[in-house]
Amino acid sequence: MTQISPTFSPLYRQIKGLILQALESGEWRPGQVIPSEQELAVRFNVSQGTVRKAIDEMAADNILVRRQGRGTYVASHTDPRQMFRFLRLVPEGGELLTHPKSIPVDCWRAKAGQEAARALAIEPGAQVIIVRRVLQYGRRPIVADEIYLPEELYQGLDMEMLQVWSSSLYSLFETRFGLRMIRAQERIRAVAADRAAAELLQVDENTPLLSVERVTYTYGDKPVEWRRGVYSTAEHCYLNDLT
Amino acid sequence: MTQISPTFSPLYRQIKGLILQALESGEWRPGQVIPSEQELAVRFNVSQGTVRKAIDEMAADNILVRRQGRGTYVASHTDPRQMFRFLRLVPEGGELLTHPKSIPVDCWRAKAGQEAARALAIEPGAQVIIVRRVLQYGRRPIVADEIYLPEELYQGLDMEMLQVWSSSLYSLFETRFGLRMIRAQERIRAVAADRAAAELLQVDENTPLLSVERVTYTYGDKPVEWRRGVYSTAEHCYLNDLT
DNA sequence: TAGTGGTCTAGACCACCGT
DNA sequence: CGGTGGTCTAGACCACTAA
Repeated sequence: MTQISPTFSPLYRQIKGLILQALESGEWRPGQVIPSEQELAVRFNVSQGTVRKAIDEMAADNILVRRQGRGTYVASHTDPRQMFRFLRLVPEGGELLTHPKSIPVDCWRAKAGQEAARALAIEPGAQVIIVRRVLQYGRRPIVADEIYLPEELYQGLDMEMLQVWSSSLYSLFETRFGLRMIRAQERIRAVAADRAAAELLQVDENTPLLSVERVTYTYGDKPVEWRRGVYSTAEHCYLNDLT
Repeated sequence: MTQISPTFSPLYRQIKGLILQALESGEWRPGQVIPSEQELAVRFNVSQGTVRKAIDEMAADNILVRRQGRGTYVASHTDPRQMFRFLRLVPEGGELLTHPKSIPVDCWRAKAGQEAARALAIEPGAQVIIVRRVLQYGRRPIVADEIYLPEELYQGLDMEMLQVWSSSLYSLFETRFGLRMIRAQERIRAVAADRAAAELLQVDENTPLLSVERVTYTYGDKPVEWRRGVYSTAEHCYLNDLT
């Protein structure tokens, strides 16, 4: 009489799925409050405790943010604390003091090559937008990036938009294209600066640099951004907490 | 009549503290079962739910491991799944297939320099043990490390012990010196291979390498290991998940 | 003061494990 | 089968926020 359950999923996970669906559908937008636990409990016909457990997990996933006494909010890259959530590069010795600044260098359309297509899970030859930019800490260029975006999801993105937008790229993507970056994966290697990188970062050719490749995912583990860049680590370092 | 609480700490956190104390005191050793939630609830005179929440946090911290139907265990670096928990270097393209192998090269005692003393929060000039070793993936040397350990905590560590111990260093430290590594922090830069590194890793001098500096902490955020090493990233990369 | 999330409890039942 | 952790519920009270 016991239940055979190869696909057993507890109630709170199903609730989590329903809340995720509502988020994907845009029912509640980044930065906004979602309904109270009590309201959601009524809506989904479960107890408040079950909703709570679903929300707990989503808060741990950085998808929702709890604020005691106020409510539960949809996480947003517009929030200054989330703005550089994925950036691990910090000035030598200390934590991050002042926010780096993104300087767009170039922006064009092209067909996706093998690598970009694989990283973004799109057809080779599909249209992509490529953004080249530099990240400055203070007045020093520290990061030189090339960012590959599936054109389909970023229609209308151009140099002007990049120049006008003074804060982080992800807050632009979220605001203009409704894209929520949930998680990312980076692959890091050491490389020698080629001429182009040396010029952008104002270092000598062949200076050792960090090569950082990042794939960023939205809901449902869908990749929506691929970037490859080089980091100058003369006065900065990549800081990683292992837990 | 309401409580003024500048130091308010919920019950379950106090319970967490008590369980941590018991762990530090060695009441339950790595790999062993701790008492059931019900037993702990009786012992600490709280409800099972409160104990559960304390254990939930400690499981999230990788200090305890829950096993349904069996009990809750003290996490151990002897467990194959935890053995290389802090190692982020993986073969190009894929995840980790076969475990790397640690080859000790040298081991000696010295006085802590400025850097080591600061990293380990000990007095400059205090006695430290320095271990030099190489990590091999298959037959290739990929990592060359220098590991600094406060002598006080690792009394009796020598080359023979390092050579006899075939598995990971942390499982040795745990088993022989009762040291549980809880978390670590790494600082990563790009450097050019010097002659010594080039020789150990069998690469050309000036090859770009990852420079990785790690401080490892035990209970109470006490640093108990400092290591600095270089990683060859020709066929491997440092893989980091951002969440 | 009303409403939100945060804590704590008690009890019922389920899924999993070893014997 | 008995014991463990895992889920779900219901209700009481606390801490925080905003109006």
